[in-house]
Amino acid sequence: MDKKSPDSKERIMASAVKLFARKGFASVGIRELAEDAGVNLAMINYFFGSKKELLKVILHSFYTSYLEVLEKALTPPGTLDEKLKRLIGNGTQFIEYNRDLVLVVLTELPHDDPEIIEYKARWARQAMQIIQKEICVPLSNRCGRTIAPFAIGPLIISMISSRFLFAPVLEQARPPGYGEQYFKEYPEIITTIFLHGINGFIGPDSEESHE
Amino acid sequence: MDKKSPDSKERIMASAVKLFARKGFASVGIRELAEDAGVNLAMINYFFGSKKELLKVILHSFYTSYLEVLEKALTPPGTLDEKLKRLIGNGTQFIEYNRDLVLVVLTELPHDDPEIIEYKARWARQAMQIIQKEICVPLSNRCGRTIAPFAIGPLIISMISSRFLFAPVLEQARPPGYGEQYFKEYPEIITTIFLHGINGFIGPDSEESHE
DNA sequence: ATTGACCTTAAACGATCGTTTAATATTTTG
DNA sequence: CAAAATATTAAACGATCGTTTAAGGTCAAT
Repeated sequence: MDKKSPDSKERIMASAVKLFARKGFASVGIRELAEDAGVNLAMINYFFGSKKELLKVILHSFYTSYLEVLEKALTPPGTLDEKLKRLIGNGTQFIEYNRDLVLVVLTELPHDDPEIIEYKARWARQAMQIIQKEICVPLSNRCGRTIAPFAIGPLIISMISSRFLFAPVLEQARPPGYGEQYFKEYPEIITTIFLHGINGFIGPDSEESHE
Repeated sequence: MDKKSPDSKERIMASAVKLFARKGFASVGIRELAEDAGVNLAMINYFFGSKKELLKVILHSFYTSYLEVLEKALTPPGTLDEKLKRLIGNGTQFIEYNRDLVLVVLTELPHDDPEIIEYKARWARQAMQIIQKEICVPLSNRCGRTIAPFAIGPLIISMISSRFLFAPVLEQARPPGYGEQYFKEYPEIITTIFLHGINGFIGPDSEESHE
């Protein structure tokens, strides 16, 4: 109905994600951000209230999307292996598509703002809940060993996002063109490693699930 | 009062690592840093020239140490499994001991300063060289499949440092006391997963005997 | 044409940023 | 001891930071 803002708000979001990923939240000034988005610098506080609130909106858009990926990969029926395969596959795809967004969320993690930390902790609790139910419990039932979601969760997201975490340096480090093909098969590599690795706990092959 | 303090430089370093890890390089002002270290703010530029040079010194101390860990774990004789086990074990230990240092190096990665990027790329090339020779080549000889060091390298360091990357959030997210014991067995978990996972490429087993 | 609810702009605010300077204190050296 | 070298201090520099303000602009519905 109302057509309202001529996408200024979205351009600010897009520029913020791009610049925060490249330079870090604290290093990007509001003037640089406004210029990149092609808006007046006052528009940022007009739409988002403050620079910090803008970051929270960005975090929110990532967390809701990533929780969705988690649920869609893990809650449908299937064996544990199938679920994990879906998780790594969909997760890799999601992270590849939202590369800058992931960089912002990961690298801006340790900031000490209690508001931001609590915001992220709330998301982590939800994610851990799903992982606990869909991965840790089935794993425990089969190999008799309990592994906390606080171990599996960070491990998975670290594995599938590692190539982007180091991308700015690696692209500079490797000879031009070299390593491109390996980059493409990276999802398959970590899928193989993680599934075979998990089966190291399970022991023999996994059976069907009754979920 | 009249006590001289020749360790001012080291106190600045220690405070910088601590604060950069918690708040990020750009978020820590030199006044806050000087106060934490108990020195005059001019001392920072006096000893290090600039704030950026201070960061480079910190990066340097990490990189040289980490390269040492890589070499000591991979170059002594042994099977691939033994080398990988040493790498993950020693790497985890090193990262645990230099927790803040790791956080600075990892989270300050994507910054766009070409000087910093080139500095990190130079280190990455050395690390990739060792990994290529000691891991990728033996792996290729056995399973007939080539995996680039640019895939294995980031994967390993991501795995062993993942629990520290998310630590500030996870500690806030989980119930008090819960998950402590799992945190302790984390190195063993990722060792199991990675070794079994790698063997997924090798196939049935590794034919090379002990030593 | 006027209202009212959005959107946009230029200008300015005080605070903080990294850095430099000039003077003083302390230790080391000859 | 005097001189040279090194450490430390307080003060100020210009630049940039995030935010606010007040005025004007756009446009659909009255």
